[in-house]
Amino acid sequence: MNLKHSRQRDSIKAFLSTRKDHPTAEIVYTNVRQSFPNISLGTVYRNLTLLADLGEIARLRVGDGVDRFDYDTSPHYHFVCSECGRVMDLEMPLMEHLTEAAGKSFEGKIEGHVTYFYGHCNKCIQKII
Amino acid sequence: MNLKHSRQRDSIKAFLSTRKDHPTAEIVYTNVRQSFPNISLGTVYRNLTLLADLGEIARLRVGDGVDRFDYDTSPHYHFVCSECGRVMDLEMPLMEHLTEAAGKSFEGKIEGHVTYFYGHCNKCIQKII
DNA sequence: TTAAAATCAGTAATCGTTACTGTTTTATTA
DNA sequence: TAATAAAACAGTAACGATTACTGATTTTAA
Repeated sequence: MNLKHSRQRDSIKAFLSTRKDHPTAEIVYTNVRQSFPNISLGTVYRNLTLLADLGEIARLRVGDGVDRFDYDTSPHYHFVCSECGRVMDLEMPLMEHLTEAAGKSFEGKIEGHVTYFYGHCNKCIQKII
Repeated sequence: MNLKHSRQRDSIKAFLSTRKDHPTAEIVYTNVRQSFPNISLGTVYRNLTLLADLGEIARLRVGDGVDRFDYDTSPHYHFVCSECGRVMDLEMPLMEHLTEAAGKSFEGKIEGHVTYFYGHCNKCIQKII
């Protein structure tokens, strides 16, 4: 299966590159439709999955039942607002030692960890006040 | 809305208390059916959600699209086998400092974190060899 | 024992995602 | 440039986990 070029895939990737808010497939879909009015949701899903498998984008799961996608594939942590569901990047160093620490007391091979933080984002705190 | 006693709910909780492997709703369903052959899957879901909301059990999400449930509500970490999907408890101390570290560089309030580890469990390693 | 409310079983609906199908694009080779 | 094979497409159907609905049954308290 050789990869062929596709304008739809380009457009999906181009859109993702403009966003830092980790959009869902649905959001990618509604936005890419501005350039490709006939694009199908299935095409969006297929290409997001393909790009993620190729390592060109990252797939994010933060427990709300919806997959999100990130143009920034460098390892970093995320924050999820419990109020509005927004997902934001965190500027903090990677905790590689976590994986080691977990391995100490475990029979089997630990290869990595998934972590996200939750709480209330700035905007939601101000709304409540 | 006052809570009323229900034998089905008792049975669900009793089953969960016997298991350390974080069963899914489907697994709870097939097992509780041995005592309640007519119990409905909806009843299982409703009661699992209710018990989780009451804090009597914990709901677990490890990114495989299926909710799991844990009778042990004390905070602890989990391991997920990438091969067979098994979810196991990890005997390691809580990393409370993670939440602090994340808060340092973030405008908003961080209240906690979700972490799980992945890799290959003992059984799957032995199968491969 | 009765009556109101919670819970139930059974089933339909929802939602995110994946799979299918016949058509269109892309890339290659002539 | 034209012909061809394979990849990708649009549109739609199917899927799996979960939730919502409905009329019947249990529970609890009076």
